[in-house]
Parts: sequence; structure tokens; C-alpha cells
Amino acid sequence: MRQTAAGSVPAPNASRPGGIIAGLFCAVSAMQEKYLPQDIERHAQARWADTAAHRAADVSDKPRYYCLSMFPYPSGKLHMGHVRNYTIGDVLARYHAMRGFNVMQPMGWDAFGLPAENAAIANNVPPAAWTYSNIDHMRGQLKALGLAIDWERELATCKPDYYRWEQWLFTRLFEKGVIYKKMATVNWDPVDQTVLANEQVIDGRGWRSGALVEKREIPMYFFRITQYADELLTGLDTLPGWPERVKTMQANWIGKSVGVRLAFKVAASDELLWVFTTRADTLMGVTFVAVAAEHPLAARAAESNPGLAAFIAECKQGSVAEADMATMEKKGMDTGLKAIHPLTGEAVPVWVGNYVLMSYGDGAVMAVPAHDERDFGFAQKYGLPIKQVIGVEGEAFSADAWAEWYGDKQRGVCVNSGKYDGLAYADAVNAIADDLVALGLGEKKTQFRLRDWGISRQRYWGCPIPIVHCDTCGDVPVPAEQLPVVLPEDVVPDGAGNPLNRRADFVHCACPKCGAPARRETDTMDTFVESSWYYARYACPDANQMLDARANDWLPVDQYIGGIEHAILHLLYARFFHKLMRDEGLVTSDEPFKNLLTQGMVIAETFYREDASGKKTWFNPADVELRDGVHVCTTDTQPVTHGGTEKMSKSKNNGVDPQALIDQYGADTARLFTMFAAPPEQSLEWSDSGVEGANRFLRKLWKASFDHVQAGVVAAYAGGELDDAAKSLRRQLNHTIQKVTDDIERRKQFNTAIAANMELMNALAKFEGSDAVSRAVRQEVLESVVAMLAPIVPHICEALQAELKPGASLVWPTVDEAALVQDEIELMIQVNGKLRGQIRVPASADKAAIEALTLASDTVQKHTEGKPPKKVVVVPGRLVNIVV
RNA sequence: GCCCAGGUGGCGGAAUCGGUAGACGCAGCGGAUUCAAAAUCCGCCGCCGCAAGGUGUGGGGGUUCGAGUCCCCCCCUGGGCACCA
Repeated sequence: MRQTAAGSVPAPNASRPGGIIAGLFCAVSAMQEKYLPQDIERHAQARWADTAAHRAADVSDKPRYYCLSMFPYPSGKLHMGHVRNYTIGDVLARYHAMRGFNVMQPMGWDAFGLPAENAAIANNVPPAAWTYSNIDHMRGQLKALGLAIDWERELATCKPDYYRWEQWLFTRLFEKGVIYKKMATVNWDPVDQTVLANEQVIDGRGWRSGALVEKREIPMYFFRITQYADELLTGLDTLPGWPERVKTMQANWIGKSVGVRLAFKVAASDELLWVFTTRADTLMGVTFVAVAAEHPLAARAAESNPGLAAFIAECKQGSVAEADMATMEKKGMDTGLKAIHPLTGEAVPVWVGNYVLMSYGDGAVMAVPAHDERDFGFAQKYGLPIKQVIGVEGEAFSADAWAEWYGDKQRGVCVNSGKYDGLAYADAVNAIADDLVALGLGEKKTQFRLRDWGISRQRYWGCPIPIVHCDTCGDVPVPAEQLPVVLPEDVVPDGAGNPLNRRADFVHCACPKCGAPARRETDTMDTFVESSWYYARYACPDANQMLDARANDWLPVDQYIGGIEHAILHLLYARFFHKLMRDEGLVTSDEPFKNLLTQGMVIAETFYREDASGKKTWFNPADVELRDGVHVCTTDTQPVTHGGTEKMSKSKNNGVDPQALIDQYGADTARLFTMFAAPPEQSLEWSDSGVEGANRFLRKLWKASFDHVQAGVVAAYAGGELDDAAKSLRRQLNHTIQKVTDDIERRKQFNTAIAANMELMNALAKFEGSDAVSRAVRQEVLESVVAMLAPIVPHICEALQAELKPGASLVWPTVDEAALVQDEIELMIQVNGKLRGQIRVPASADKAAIEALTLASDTVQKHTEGKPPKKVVVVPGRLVNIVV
């Protein structure tokens, strides 16, 4: 099969200690004519392993570059999203290594989480065993991709030597009051008797039992992230290296709003009903007050009102997900209670509304139907009064239909508002707030949408919360010397509650304070906690403390790369955790990630068949082909329906297995295709024929180098007379170096960097000279292309470098400014903005000269029909526009 | 529902600061090579039109000498919405 001469020489055995010699061996053997990715990649990867080529030095003279890709959840095998994410990171890591940086690119495993429990239920395997075997498999796959990872820093969050430090920090924060306990609402499956994650609630029912889900209040531990809300918001301004859209999303999520907190007296009682509003200027238009179903006032009113009690019970059905809350039909019911308007003394009804969130503000809102769209709809539905208190010049108000200007605080002034009439938004808010303060019924207040972070999970496969419950001492944090609280790994969950509750050896313990028999907390932590600090632990994975000085040497991360789906939660929690660690003296920086690249999803076509009951069966695109314009399944040749292009997923069975791709074409082809098909931030559509194209280019690159090497390698061009063809090729080479450097370094857009190298290779293929100077130019082009592509397709480039320049390491090429100079340039000619022709002018020509040359040209004469120009626009280096 | 993106040939995409729309690749078509095929190489390739030319970046309007790019409105697709990670 491998018919070339090299087949007869002993294969380099790179796994023996003489790996470096084996690497050099390649350079002195005859070059293979055929591109054999499997051999090349095996050889290169063995050499990297033997020479510890990607080890990051904790101490070095070079500048540091910490390149981090979001670590994977060990789901079983690598998917294309991983390949994309890690190749992007690898390109940046290898590029910086070539530019002389001391690069750290670590890898680890976000190993706790729900899928392991689901797998356990399905296959009767302990989550721990399942997870560890997945990790072993996926580590092998990552190595086969040829990533420049320092594997000595590998960590897995499910290992006690990792999570013990998380538990340690938890106890510190608990004692400091940064972590506290309160009641919170969860999805409760009354049949399985278990708490459900939002994704386990489908159309209001439990995914396994099918039972109607209920909301239930349980005690939970919370991180006081709201205490850091302002810093998390202003900190965004210190992150110029983050995408604007991510910062906008985070800012909106934190949701700082300045407004007024004010109180209505509850009629016939001393009680005050507090509400928060950003529209105090509309206070005179309040026609009712709405409270959340969980509000104490609602509960009290329901005691003597069975109808209301039934309504509140109805509100407690369904999931707690905010998307569900916001899309459901707005419903409400009068409590019969009245609230006294703080300024007018008027009595307005108090309603319960299913759209009022208990978790925001005080769980109650003042309703101004005339100037809030949601209140407007609600008032119309229930026949509540609508009172206009804001007017805009020239606009007529109608209570029958909502108009955009009703809610616009920029345009209107107060009307029907007594002494506040004529005041614009800011003045009205101030005047009304002052009056409320004077009455003791209000205050100016800054409110955040952000809520405290509840981290208790009623699940087994997570980091145990290090708390012991003692009848006399209460909630006692586990002392440092008793950590870690180790999670038993031989447990198989069955889907009905947390199995830790049934593990007597885990639950029963002595109170750390008084020694009396006590119960260990069985809730585990949200897995977002582990992923909030792993980036710091990579710097010192062996430290016998949470972090040591090396963390500060490496942090902040220079480049973080991960999916856009993490724009808010993970990235906000990690930023918050970094500040917690800073305040504990563990790190000195304020932000964990200096530059952020959010990569798009990998998507593919979907195909399905629907049976009589409407159940869909999904077919993998690999098993579908187009025959006579109809998509058919290759195994039974029956037609399937095209279901659109969607994110690769198990449920739609449209995943492409990267392993098959690597086995067939090699890692370099997989890497090249994923980098070429789309820029990193966009979604990437999978295409089998695109993969063929990527492989074809690598074969061409190999062939061009082979042909050149066969005729004998020479020194790259360093000077000497060039003919026009050679000059033009060198100009293109240097333009390419300039562009590719900018594409990788600043734009982080690799598809255009690859395209530029393809163009250069196309130009090289047309370049014919075989004299000494031409051969030197060809050598220069090939060496440069190999260097520029090395971060993207490292295996083939290392092999080609060994042939083109034996013994020399890959160095990023620099631009020869002199090669860029041109004598003549081509300008486009437009007449009245329409393209009419081109003109060649000396590169040195000034605007006046260009204008004169253009006006004299046949093109202009023809299209202006001799009319004198009204205006001439000259854009240097681009075009001339004649306006007549 | 709310927040954030995106929409360009048959397809993936390019056009970086308002200045040649469609680079590069895929698919397709024509040719060379081959007993034949694969592979490879050369050429063509937005749409309408014989051509001159016209037209064209989701739809509608606007700013400008000039708009894929800026502004306003609308439509569609995707991401996130706090227990998927």
C-alpha cells in the first residue's frame, strides 16, 4: 500500500527515548511523494510528547501567554463543537509560541453534572465510573487532534483534590456571610418525589413521570452575588478585549435600574405594601396594585377566600423557568384588599398577578395601565380603569389601543397629575420622590435585576456542600482539617431523589463543634461553581492549598475561548468568583479573562420520518443521500424529510463524529476544514464535500513542496534581480504575510488567513521560472506558507519544514516592505456612482493629476457625453467618481 | 414575553475605516489526460439579455457623489432567560 521508497527504511520509532533523533531522521530520509497524514501525525504527536514540546514553564524569560478553551463536559466522545473550540485555541496558542511567547494551554474536565446521573439511570453504572471512562476516551481523542496542550496540568472537577478547595472556600465564605441560607422555589415532580432541572420539565410535566410539575419552596444556600452587582457591571468597562454583545448581555442581565421604592398603606391595617418603580412620574396614574402569588398579603387574603386560594394554587403549577413565566397567559384575581395611594389617599384594589415575580424587588408592582404595556393588557382584560397621566404634544390618547409613545419617558410631560403637571420625566420623578420621602412612604433606590446565586442541588453527582446540621449548633461548616467531604463513588442513582440521603455512612457524623451526633448536608453544589475557578487552578494544579503564587503569575487568562451560549451565566459566575478569591487574598487581579472569543455553534442538516402517531425518528446525515432530488436513507432507500439545519445534537441525530473524520483524512484536514468553513464567531455548517476540499488543498501543498524538494532545496530568496513575474509573486507573498498576521493576531479570523494562503499557492502554481533566483523565490514562498499554516495544520507543516529547511524550527515570517512597492496602480472609474471602467496611473500621482488623467480618458468621455463635471471625488488608491 | 446576534450566488463564505459585491472553497458545466474510471490539470460559472446594457446583499423607506456597510420601520432564523453545560 505504501509504495514509496521510504517504505523500505525502518519506521521512526518516536516512542523510545531517542525521540528527538527520530524527528531529525525524517529530514534526512527521502520525502514521500504521497501525503500520508496518519504517518505524519503519529510521528509528530509522538515527538511532541517525547520532547514535552507543549509544557508551559512556570519560570521563563519569555512573555507569558495563557490561552484557555472552556473545558469540556465528559459526555462520552468529542463532538464537532469541541473540535472547533479547541482548534481555535490551538491556533492562537501555536501562533504565540512561534512569536516567542511562553504559552500555557491546559485542559481538564468539567466532570460533575446531570448527564452522568441520567447515564447511570439508563445503564445502571455509577456516574463516577462512567465519567472516568469517558475522560480516558476523550483525552485520547484530544491528543489525536494534535493540540498543543500541557497535559501535566490536567484536572477533573470530580476529584477530591480539586473540589476540596472549593469546599474550603465555601466554609470561609459561609463564615463571612457571603454565603447564606434562605428558601427558594424549585420544580417538584410529585410522582418521582424529586426536584427537576428546568430542562427536565417539558410542557409543564416531569420528563420521566409525565406528572404535572409543581413549584415547591425548599431551603438553599446562596452566594451573595448581588453584593458585587455594581462591581460586576462597572468591571465590564475594563474589558476592551470582550465582544461588545457579551458585555451588553451581561449588563442587561445585571439590570441596574434607578427608581423609587414606595409604600401603599393596606386599608384597615397598619401594614405597608412596598413596590419598586422606575416610573414614579406615573404614580398619579396608578389604578391598582398587583402582587405575586407567593406574596404574604396574597396568602393572607386567601385564608378567607377559597376562590383566591384556588387561583394561587393554580399559579403554583408549572415550571419555575422565567421563559415559561413570561410567555404564559397573564392572569389575575382581585384579593378584595385595598391599598391607599400614598399621595392621593385614594383606595385602589390589590390584585394577585401570575406575571409578578416574587424574586424581583418586593414581589409587588404598582400598575399604571396607561403607561405600561403589560399593565395595559391586564387592565383591558379585567376591565380595570386606565388613567392617562403622561401627554405628548400632538398625540391623542385612547384607552382602546396601546401606542408606543404611552411608555416613552423621553417625550412626555405629566398631565392629570395636579401639582406635577407639565414636569418632564426626571423632574417629575424627583418631585414625587421628595414628597414621598417627606411622608416617610418612599425613598430613591437602585434596584438590580440580578438575583443571588442559589447553589444547592438536590443531586448526588456534585461537590458535597461542607455543612453539618447539628440540633444544638445549627448549620456548622466543616473545619478545614476535616476536608474534603468526599463523595462516595460507588453510588448508582435511580431517579427518585438524592441517593446520598440513603447513605447512612455519608449522612451520619459528629458535630464539629459539640461532637454530638449530627447529619451531613446531602445537597451538592451547582456545577457552575467548579467551572468558576478551574482557570486559576491550572496555574498550580499540584498546590497543597487552593491557589499559590503561580496563579498570580499566569492570571488573568490572555485569551479565553468558548461557546456564545456561556455569554451570561458561566462568564458572570466566573467573574464573580474571581472577585471572591481576590477578596480572600488568593489572587490580585480584578477580572479573570482579558480577551474573550465566543465561538459559534456547529450545525448540520436534519432528516426525519414521522409515524402515524406523529412520533419523529431522526436519521443521521451520514446515512442520507440525495437520489433524483429526493433525500433517502441509504440503508432502506426510503425517503426521509428534510428538517432544516440545526445545532448538532443527540436528539436530532445530526452529529458528525470527528473520530471518523480523523481516521479517514487525518487531524490536519479536520482542523483545516473547521477553521476554513466559517469565521470563529459565526455558526459553522457541516459539509462533507468541504472536507474533501480541505484535504485536496493539503495534498496540493504537499505535492508542490515535493516537486520543489525533488529538484533540490535552496536558500530562500535574499536578494538579486527579479523579473516581473517573480516581483509580482514576492509582492503577493508579502501582502499575504501582512494579511495573515493581522487576521490571526488582531481579527482572529482564520478562514480568510487560509484563503490568502490558498491564493498564494494558486499564484505559485502558475509561476514557471526554474532559474536559480526563481527557485529561491519559490523556496521563500513555500517556507512562508508552511510557517503561516503551521498553527492551523501543525503536523503537515512540521513534516514539510523538515524537508524544506532541515533542522530549522518554524519561525513566523516577517514582511519585506520593499517588496510591496508598486510603480503603477489601477483605479476604478465611476460616473454618477456607477462603475464604468478602470485607469492605470503612476503610484506617485496626486489628486489633481489623477483627476486630469481620468477626465481625459475615453471611458469618461463616452459616459459623460461631453457634459462638464459638477464634482469629482478622488479616493486615493481606490477610485475616481465623476458627477455630471 | 424579555435581552443579544445574524440574514450576501445552487451551497459555505469574502468585502477589515462608507469606495471594484461575490475573494477562497464546494457543487455544477466544458476540455485535457485515461482502454475506462478515480485522481490530477486547464477553462467557465449571481440573475435577465444575442449584445449593448440592465439588475442584484431578507422587505420597505432615508442619509450620501457613492450603502452589504450608517439611520428608521418590518419580516425571518439562531443564542440566552438563573437547576443542561
